[in-house]
Amino acid sequence: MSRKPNFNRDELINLARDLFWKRGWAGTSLKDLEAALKIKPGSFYAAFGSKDALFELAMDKYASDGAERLKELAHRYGPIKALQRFPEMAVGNATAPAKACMLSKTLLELHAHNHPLANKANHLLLRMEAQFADLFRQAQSAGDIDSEHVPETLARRYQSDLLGLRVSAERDGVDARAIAQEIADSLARL
Amino acid sequence: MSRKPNFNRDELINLARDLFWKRGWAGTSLKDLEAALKIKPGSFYAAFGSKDALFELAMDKYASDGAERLKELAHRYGPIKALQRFPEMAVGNATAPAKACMLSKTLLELHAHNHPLANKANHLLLRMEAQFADLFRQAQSAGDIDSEHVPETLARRYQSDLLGLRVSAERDGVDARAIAQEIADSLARL
DNA sequence: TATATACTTGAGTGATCAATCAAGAAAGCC
DNA sequence: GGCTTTCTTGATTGATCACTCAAGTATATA
Repeated sequence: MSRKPNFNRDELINLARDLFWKRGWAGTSLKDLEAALKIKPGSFYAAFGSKDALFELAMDKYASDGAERLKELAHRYGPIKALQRFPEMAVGNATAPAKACMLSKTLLELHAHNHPLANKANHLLLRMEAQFADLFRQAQSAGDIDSEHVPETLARRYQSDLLGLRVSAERDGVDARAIAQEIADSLARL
Repeated sequence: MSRKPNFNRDELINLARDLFWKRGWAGTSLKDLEAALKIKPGSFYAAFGSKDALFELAMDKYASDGAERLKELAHRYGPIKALQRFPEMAVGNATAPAKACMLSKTLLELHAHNHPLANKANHLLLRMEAQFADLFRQAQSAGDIDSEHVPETLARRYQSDLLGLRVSAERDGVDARAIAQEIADSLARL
């Protein structure tokens, strides 16, 4: 009995992530979503419950994709090289919906309203930072970074530089690749 | 003849800047503005024309205040020390409406919509960067920074680091002062 | 004091917001 | 084919959005 939905839920989440990432929370209306996902309001609410619920799914997808990319880099090139390549990768993808980090955009937009999605963004940024710290720790074990440095401190600074890079990449007339290169170079001097 | 308005225009612009800075463009409604500025819609539109026009005045005020603070620092401590103190100053003010930069918040929120205010933010960020470059140039003349560096390149990286710092400062559980200190320290090593 | 000239007020404009729901269509199982 | 169950549709909801405007009020000049 019953009937299958005629859409792929994961594909819709990806489409929503792209829209939310590019236009932000308030900047994306349900009309925009209906048009992009090719879905009517009734189906939308049956499938996702609310705009906020879909936004949360989209952020989760965004974060886990990023973590996966970094893990692949580390597996292929090792921890220090992964950390050096990651900034350029974040900024170099011309097909990405936006240059800036979706988590930071969400945080900046919704933090003042104490919106739950801002807390969520905060939490996901912390998880990213922990992943960076792990790689810095591994780089120390491998002898690529002086052992006197504190991995968590390096990760905090790296995260901050990365967020700045990605804001800069959103600007017109700024050579973000050059900044990414500088960040990579400074890691080599640790 | 006639009658004077019973409000101080500059004060209202400052109040609007605080609100817009904290809550962003879409996050600040006319009702919010009317409540904060204690002004009724009729007077509001007579005085400022539109929400966007007031936002532009608020951004101009934000940018010129920032430029003024940096100029004072440079006058008091000299160019290199000013650049070193500025990050801590940007992040240390506990009474500021927000930690993140209003220009970057505006850029991130409105860039995807090709909103004129995003271009304005972009333009003001460029002006800030030019001011940074001037100070780097002066620091070179004073012998505080190696002359082989290109001031515009230093300014670009400094701006990026500053933007990252101020996004980080908006996060919960991140010691932004420590990052600001690291940025200052790295300038001493140029 | 009279008049002209603003400024202030607040109800009201149409548009758009996120979200709802009743009715109709399609698919699986007997 | 008949029945049950779920999905799809789209008009509609009340709230809120930025903004307008006619009526009332205060002030400076004559």
